[in-house]
Amino acid sequence: MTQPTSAVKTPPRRNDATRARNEQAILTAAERIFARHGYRGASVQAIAEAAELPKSNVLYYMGSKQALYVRLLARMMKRWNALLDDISVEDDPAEVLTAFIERKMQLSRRHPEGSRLFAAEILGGAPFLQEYLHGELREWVEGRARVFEQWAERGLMDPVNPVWLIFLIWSSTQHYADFEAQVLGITGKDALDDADTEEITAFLTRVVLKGCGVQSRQKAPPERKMPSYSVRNDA
Amino acid sequence: MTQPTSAVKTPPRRNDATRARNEQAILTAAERIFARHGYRGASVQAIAEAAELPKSNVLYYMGSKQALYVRLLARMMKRWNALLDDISVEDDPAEVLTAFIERKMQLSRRHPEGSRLFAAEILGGAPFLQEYLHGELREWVEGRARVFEQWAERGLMDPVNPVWLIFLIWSSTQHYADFEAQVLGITGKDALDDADTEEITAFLTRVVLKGCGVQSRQKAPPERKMPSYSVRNDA
DNA sequence: TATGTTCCTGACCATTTGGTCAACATGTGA
DNA sequence: TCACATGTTGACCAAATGGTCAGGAACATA
Repeated sequence: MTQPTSAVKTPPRRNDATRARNEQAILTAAERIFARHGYRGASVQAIAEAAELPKSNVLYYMGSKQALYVRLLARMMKRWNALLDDISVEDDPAEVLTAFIERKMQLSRRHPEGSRLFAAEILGGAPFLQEYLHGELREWVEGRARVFEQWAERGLMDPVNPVWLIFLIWSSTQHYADFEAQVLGITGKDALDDADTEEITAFLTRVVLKGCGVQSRQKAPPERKMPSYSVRNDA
Repeated sequence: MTQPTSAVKTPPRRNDATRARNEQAILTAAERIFARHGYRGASVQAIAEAAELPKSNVLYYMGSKQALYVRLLARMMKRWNALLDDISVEDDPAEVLTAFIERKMQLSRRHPEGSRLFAAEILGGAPFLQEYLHGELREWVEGRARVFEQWAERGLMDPVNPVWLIFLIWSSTQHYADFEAQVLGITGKDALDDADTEEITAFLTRVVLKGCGVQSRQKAPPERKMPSYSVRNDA
C-alpha cells in the first residue's frame, strides 16, 4: 500500500517500509501486553496476536522475548531522559518546578503504556533497571537536589528534603497512567481528556508550589489558561 | 472460614494449628510472588517453593491459583477499608488530613507486598477489582469529597478538586511501597527505616496542608504522638 | 483396636511456554 | 534471466503451566 513516488528515485534500500511497519506494530503491541501483565506474565503469543502477526515473525524481528522487553524499556528510558534537562541555581524555582510537573504529566499522558511498563518493571524489583536507577538517574536526582537546597538557602523555597519533593512529583503524576483503572472507576469517566489533564496539572502545580513555599522571581506567571476548580462558593 | 460450630454434634476441631501455620506460609509467600510478577506471571510452583511446601499442598489449601489470588486481594481490601473511616464537616480539616496521610503511609509501610499486589492488579486493568472500584470505593471518595467541598465553602481550606487531592495523597504515599526499588536505588539505602518514614510523612503532611491552605480549628494538638517536623519555617 | 475424617504428596495430564528450523515466498541488483 | 538476501510461517521441541487424583499418613473419637 506504499505508493512509490515515481519521480524521485527510490533509495537503494531493501523492503524497508515493511520492516518498519512490522516492527512498529510489534513494539506497540508488546508495550501494551508487557505493561498489562509484566515480563513473566506476557506471552509472545499474545503479543503476536495483538500485532496481528505469526509468533515466528515476532521472534524473527525481535530475536527473543527478553530482547524485545529490553528494547521497550530502553525506548521508555529515552523518553524519560528527554525531560531530564539541566537546571541551575540561577533559574526561577517556580518556573522550573512548573515545567517539571507539566512535562512529567505529559509523559504519563502521551505514553501511558510505556509508563505502566516502567511501573511494572519497578514493581517487580527493577531486575533490568538496577544499573540505571543506581547510576544515571541517581546522579540526576542528586544534581537537582543540590539546586533545590540552594534555592532554600536563598529563601526562594522552604527547606524541604528535595528527594522527597522529586518523588512527590513523580508519584502524583505517574499515578494517572499507572492507576488509570482506579481513576476512571472512581471518577466514572471513560477516559481523561485534555481538560482533565490540564486541571490536574494546575492542581498539582498549585499544591506543590504553595506547599513548598516556592517564590517566583517576579517574572510574570506564564499562565495562558486558568482552569480553577469551581465550587459554588460565595463570600 | 465457614465453620458451622455445631453445638449438637462434634465440633470438628482438629489439627488446627498446622492448618493455620501452612495457610499463613502460603499467603505470605503468595503475596510476595503475585506482587512481584502479577497474576499471570506468578506460578503456583514458585509460590509453593517460597512457602516450602509441595505444589499439591498449596492447591489443597487454596483450591486454585485464582482463589488464592482473590483471597489475597480481599485481605488487602480489608486492610484498606480499615482506614476508610467516616468524617463529617464538623471535624477539623487539618487533623483529618494529617491522620489520613499518616494512616495511608503506615499501610504502605506495614504491608508493602500487599500494596504492590494491589498496584499490580490496578496496573493490569483491575480485572478482579472493577466492582470494588466502581462501587464501594467510589462512594467513599464521593462522601469525602463532599466534606472537603464544604470545608472549602467555610473557608477552612482552598477550593481544590477533592478527588485530585485524594489521588495526590494515595499516590504519594503508595509510591514508597510500589516504587521501593526506585526509592532505594536513588537514595542508596538498603531500606527505609522508621525515621525516614516519619520524615516523609511529615513532609507530605506539610506540603498537602500548606498547599491546600488547610486551616486548623485550634482543637487540641495531636493526641499521642507528635511527629516533629524537621523543617522549621516562617509562620 | 476399629472407624472415619482430614492431611499430604508423587505421579500424571492437557495445554501453553519461549524458541528453533526448514521450507518457501518475495523481493533486488546484475 | 540468474543469484542471493531478506521476509514469512507452519511444524516442531523440551520445559513449564494449572490442575487432578489415587492412595497412604496422621489423627480423633468411639
